[in-house]
Amino acid sequence: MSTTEKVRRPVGRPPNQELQQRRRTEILSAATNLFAERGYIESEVQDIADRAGVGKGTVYRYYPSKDELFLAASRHGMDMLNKAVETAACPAERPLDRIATGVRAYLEFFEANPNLVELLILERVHFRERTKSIYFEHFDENLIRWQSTFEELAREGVLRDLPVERMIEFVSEVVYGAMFTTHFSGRRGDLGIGHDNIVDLIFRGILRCPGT
Amino acid sequence: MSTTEKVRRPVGRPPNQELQQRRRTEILSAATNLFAERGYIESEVQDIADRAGVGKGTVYRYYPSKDELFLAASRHGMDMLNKAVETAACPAERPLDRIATGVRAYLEFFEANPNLVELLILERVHFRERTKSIYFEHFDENLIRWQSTFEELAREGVLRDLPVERMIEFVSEVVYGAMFTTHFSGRRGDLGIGHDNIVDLIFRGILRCPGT
Amino acid sequence: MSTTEKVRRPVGRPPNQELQQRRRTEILSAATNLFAERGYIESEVQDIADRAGVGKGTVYRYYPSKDELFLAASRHGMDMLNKAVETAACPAERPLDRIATGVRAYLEFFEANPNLVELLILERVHFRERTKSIYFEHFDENLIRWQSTFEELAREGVLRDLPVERMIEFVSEVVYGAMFTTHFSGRRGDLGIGHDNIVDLIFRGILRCPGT
Amino acid sequence: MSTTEKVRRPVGRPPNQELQQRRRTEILSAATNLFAERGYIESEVQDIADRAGVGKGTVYRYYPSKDELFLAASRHGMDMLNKAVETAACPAERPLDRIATGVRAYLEFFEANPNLVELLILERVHFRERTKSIYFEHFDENLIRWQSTFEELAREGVLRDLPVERMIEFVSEVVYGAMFTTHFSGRRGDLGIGHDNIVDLIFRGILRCPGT
DNA sequence: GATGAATGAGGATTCATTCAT
DNA sequence: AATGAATGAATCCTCATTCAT
Repeated sequence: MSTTEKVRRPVGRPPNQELQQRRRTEILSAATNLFAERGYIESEVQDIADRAGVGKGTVYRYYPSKDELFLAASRHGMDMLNKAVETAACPAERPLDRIATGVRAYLEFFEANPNLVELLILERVHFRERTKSIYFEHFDENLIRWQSTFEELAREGVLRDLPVERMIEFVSEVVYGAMFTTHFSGRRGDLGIGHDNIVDLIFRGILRCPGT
Repeated sequence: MSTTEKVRRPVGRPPNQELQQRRRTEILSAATNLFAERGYIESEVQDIADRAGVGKGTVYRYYPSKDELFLAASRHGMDMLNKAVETAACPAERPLDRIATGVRAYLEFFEANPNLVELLILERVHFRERTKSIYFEHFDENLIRWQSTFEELAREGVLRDLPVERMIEFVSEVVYGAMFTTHFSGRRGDLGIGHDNIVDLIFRGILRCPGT
Repeated sequence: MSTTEKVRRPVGRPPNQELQQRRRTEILSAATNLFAERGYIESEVQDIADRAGVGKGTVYRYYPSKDELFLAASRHGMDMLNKAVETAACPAERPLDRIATGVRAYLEFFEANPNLVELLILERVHFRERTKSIYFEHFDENLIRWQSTFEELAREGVLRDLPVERMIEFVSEVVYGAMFTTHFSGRRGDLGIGHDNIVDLIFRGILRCPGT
Repeated sequence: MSTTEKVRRPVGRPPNQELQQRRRTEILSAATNLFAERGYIESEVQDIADRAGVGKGTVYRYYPSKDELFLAASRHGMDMLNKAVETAACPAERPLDRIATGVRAYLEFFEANPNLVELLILERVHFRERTKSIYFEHFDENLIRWQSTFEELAREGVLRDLPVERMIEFVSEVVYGAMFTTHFSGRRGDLGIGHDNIVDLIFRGILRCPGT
């Protein structure tokens, strides 16, 4: 953050940045997998170290505690989710398509990364006291972007005449619920047909349109 | 050896049935609250006993282990949910109203019993190995009832021309998601206006009907 | 013990002496068997009560604690041992035969009552602090009787010219050791030939007599 | 994933072999003493750790459970017994002297290590289910050696004309019994005169030899 | 007298974390 | 920097004993 840090000439053996980064990644990945497989309590730091191929002390060198390690894994997962959704939905599409694409990307992401569903729920259980869950932290960050999309559609008259907040909330609830039920019930979702079904139901509901 | 052996000898202190039932309920209630407040790990059996106003040994007299106590609490909660939804939705209503009423009852139930949302999630985390979660056990039991309701509506042409299973699933996902997001975000849901909003969105989706 | 007790006229419902005695015996017997089968720690008072066909509280009415119950069982066993040995060895036999008969009776007794070997050892382990073990208590009581027998034989020149105490001790060691090794190794001893072998070895040792 | 995985990474604190062995010995010794003093149940692992001057966790690092710790102590004791007897009796002596020396060594060993008598009996009580007690395991291992000694003496006509098995058994019973009675009665045995008495009685019995 | 419901003290074991090497 | 040996806090459950009925 301070610019003076860049002034220091590199003296002595420079840390092997690349190795460090790789280690950090390996530990995080091992942690994610183990936490997802066994739960927080059943996952021992020793096992994570074993999986990452490092000593237990090294894990603590990179992450100060089991808690922090878990939260880092959780945060990393949510970053990946964000990227996946943004990458899919960001390109200049028509607003309505952006919503459809976003929903699909969200569901596909969790289907491809079921581990992260587990982290999500583990975080809620073991870190409830934290003011805000990492999931909802990320959610709120993205809210504004989606708000403008929804508002645009509202102005165009594409959306029904309801508060956009309520509609965004509804979409959130659907995808959140779909993610969990799909994961918990072991169903494989709509893999293949790509969740078009859910998008359709979000858009049009379950009732036949009177005019149809 | 003696012929008296076959004679049961129940001359001692007779069990007080009524007291026993009350105790059992008190322990279950104390457990539900403490588990919901603190989580499974942080809840000590001693604390549950204290809250129930009995000795620790008594808790174990009624429930053979902490695990069983938790699962009993969980089961009890789901029984209550079922009763609440059935009571609300069962009466001879028009099928469409039954769905609306059921959804509302479901959401209101969890709003009135936030503890049970916690038990739900705790069960998933700490008893994942159980073949089926208590929630989905109960869910599947009720599925048939709802299926006939949906099929009736499908025949009448009230529902869109989609597989009823998919529509039921969609409704499940919405209420499941709404229950969690409402609970986790600390929002008070639509209390007062009674979740009419969600029912409306389930029915009609977020898009303006083309013919309107 | 005091003669005044016999003066009291029996007033009110007299306790059912016979039943009481039977119960007491049944409890003691159940205790002996269970302690022998499972050891002291693993034997629960509840199980003893069950086996005796009475309530747990009744066991405590007859014996004030698990400890006392065990010691009573132990004492009872040693009484039986004494009786068995005395009955066999007491009759006016020739002194040397009395020793032989006594040794045989001792070993046969423990072969017929292996439970008591177990109690013996359990007592040592769980009641070590007691000044004297029940076994050695009984042993010392009988010592005098045997001493006179040995001394008589010593005077007659039948025994070797060694301190009689040492010889008595030797016999004790042999039978004590034989009892344990037989019991622990699961061998059935000399059943049938009646331990004549041991008596013979006690009498003559393992070496060929020089004069033979 | 990375090729470095196959490279063991033992760059950390190297284990101090010598210290480890010392600790292991210290824990075993502390355990032996405490078990002998207090019995198995009354001995708490914490106390053993305290006596050994290590943390409780360290005890568990070296021995996976209290049970295993006890059995290790027991086994160690029996190893010492074997060594003591073998060292004393092995040297090329005349066979009869070997027996005498062996008996004396056995009894002296337990007099010098009364703790091990206690372990012996504790093992029987608390680990009865084990197929074979550690004592009899060791005993059987040595049996063959003694058998040849006895058979040699039998051929030479030194022993009486009885089955050698029976005579070995008799000697075992005597020493086993002597060990226990000496220990339990608190007598100090024949310390000083070195158990010559017992050897003499084993050899010649208590009766005066007819030819003498 | 008999019973068994209620009680709570007591202990082995695990595992996150530290820090000497 | 990396390691893993050492540590001890923390917790569920059993079962002897009491005593209300």
